[in-house]
Amino acid sequence: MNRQQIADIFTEVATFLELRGDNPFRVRAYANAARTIENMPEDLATLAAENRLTEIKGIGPDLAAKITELLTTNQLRFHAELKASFPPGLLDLLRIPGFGPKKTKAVYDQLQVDSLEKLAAACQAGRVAALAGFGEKSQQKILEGIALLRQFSGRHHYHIALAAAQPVLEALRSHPGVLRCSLAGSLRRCRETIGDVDFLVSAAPADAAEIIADFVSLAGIRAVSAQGETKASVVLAGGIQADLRVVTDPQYAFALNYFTGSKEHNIALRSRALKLKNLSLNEYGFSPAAEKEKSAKELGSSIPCRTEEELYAALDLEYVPPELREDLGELAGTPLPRLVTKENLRGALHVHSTWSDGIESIEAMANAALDLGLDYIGISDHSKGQRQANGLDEVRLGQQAIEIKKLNAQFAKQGFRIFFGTEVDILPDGTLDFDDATLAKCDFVIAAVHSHFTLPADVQTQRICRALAHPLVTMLAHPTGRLLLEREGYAVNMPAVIACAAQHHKIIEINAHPYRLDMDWRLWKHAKELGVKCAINPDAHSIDDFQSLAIGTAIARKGWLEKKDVINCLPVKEVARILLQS
DNA sequence: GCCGTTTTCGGCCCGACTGTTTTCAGTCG
Repeated sequence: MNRQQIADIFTEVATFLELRGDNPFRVRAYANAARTIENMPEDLATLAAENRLTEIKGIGPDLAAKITELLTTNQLRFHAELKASFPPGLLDLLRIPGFGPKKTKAVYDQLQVDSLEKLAAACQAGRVAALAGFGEKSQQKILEGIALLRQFSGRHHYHIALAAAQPVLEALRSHPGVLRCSLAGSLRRCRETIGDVDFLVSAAPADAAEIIADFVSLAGIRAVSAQGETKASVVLAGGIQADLRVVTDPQYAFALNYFTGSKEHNIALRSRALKLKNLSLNEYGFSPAAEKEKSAKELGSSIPCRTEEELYAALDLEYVPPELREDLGELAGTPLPRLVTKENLRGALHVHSTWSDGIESIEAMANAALDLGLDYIGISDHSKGQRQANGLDEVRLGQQAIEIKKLNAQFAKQGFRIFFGTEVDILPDGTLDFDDATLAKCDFVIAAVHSHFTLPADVQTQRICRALAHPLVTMLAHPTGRLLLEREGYAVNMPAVIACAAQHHKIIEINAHPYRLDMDWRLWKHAKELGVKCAINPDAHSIDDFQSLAIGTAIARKGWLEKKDVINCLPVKEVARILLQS
């Protein structure tokens, strides 16, 4: 049983305990343990064998024993008992917005409702409104929530949420009453998927109502779910939930920090404020812990901070970029990385052309890259196995080499270079779609899985690792296949692939293409720790695809990556040296 | 269920909004 499976079981235990009305701190202990296990780079089985599980923060004797039970028997009796005590469809009810464990328990106990279908039916029959604590309005909201759930999966890709948020942010910014405004929440933290979009605005209290009224009536707003004096929630077109908070300008830095999260980062920060300075921290400011009733909201912050930088400084901390705010070591006191930016990128090393399935010529792609300020691209069209993508055989690859040579002579005066590469198929047994003599003619070789996605994870891992061990392979493309929300990826043991890349000094690609964003940022943090270099690549099939490099750097920052960790942040001469020697 | 430079028990982050209520519980972030 791997770490993800163990984490999933602990998460379910936390949910069941919550449904049962158990001690909330016990619930949190399981939820925190799940998160910790999910994110730790060390091998659980090794730690268990050495009796060192309790050295992990948040794992005590009880949870250590439960981890050991899971590792040795592949199941957890406690979990099985809990699970057996609830019907299988009950957890679905928790996905309804505004519908939590207490309400779930109420409809289950009093109406025997244990699925979304039964809940919808009960609402339509008016039986939910009749329950104590429920009413007509909540019944209606439940029905709307179920409808929304059915229509949208609940989370959205980073680039889609960003596209939906930007016009709203512009509208807020142009409002005369708005002093400062920003994105917040998971979108500001650059997570690959976004639950809802958060906006924060500072304004004079007298202007708040008008700003909120204008926000909820913006074009493209599909529904208003809540509207108060300082806060409103709406559903944007496309079904994305969005929240706006309005605060005064002195509160802005505190509110921005608070609403950016993550929840775990906030808890850690508040604990630190209490422990270190005896100060209570909320979205309005710091206040002495003893004077809780006279909060920062009424008195103002006991330490005024105009910016988040000042807020962190007040807690003797270096500024933590939003991308790192996950309570994964960013408050440990060690110097934080200087995160990679889009401006750091010097080239792109995964570019297709009309030679295979791209829609532009090599020359057009090179010109587009040059216009963006890049110094080089690497052409990597598909190999012969990709027939549907018009993959190149050995003969056409040779012809392409001649064209690239000609183009390089032409581009040399602009200081631009085209590297000649291939995106060679990894065959089912882990061998490659070209022989060594052919591969040796390329400047660089990207290996990629494009078939047999359904192999068992250990077989898939062996297949990829065999390809990575090939001396002529430079880089692994889209390491987990396709995507998070579509679930079109392939099962693979990524820690093992990362370890393999570290052993053979191979590069792993962060595929920046919005629809092919590949890898969990936690794994990038792990890769960085092992010294594995990455390439932020657009997997460009058209000129527009270069725009997606910004998304790639967002994911890289999320994984704590710096310039030195990203191969295509290097100047062309150094990249040439690295590619040509391998 | 975990944790400890107030350490083996008694804490565990904090506030807004909603819908149901005559003062609050539930949910969310």
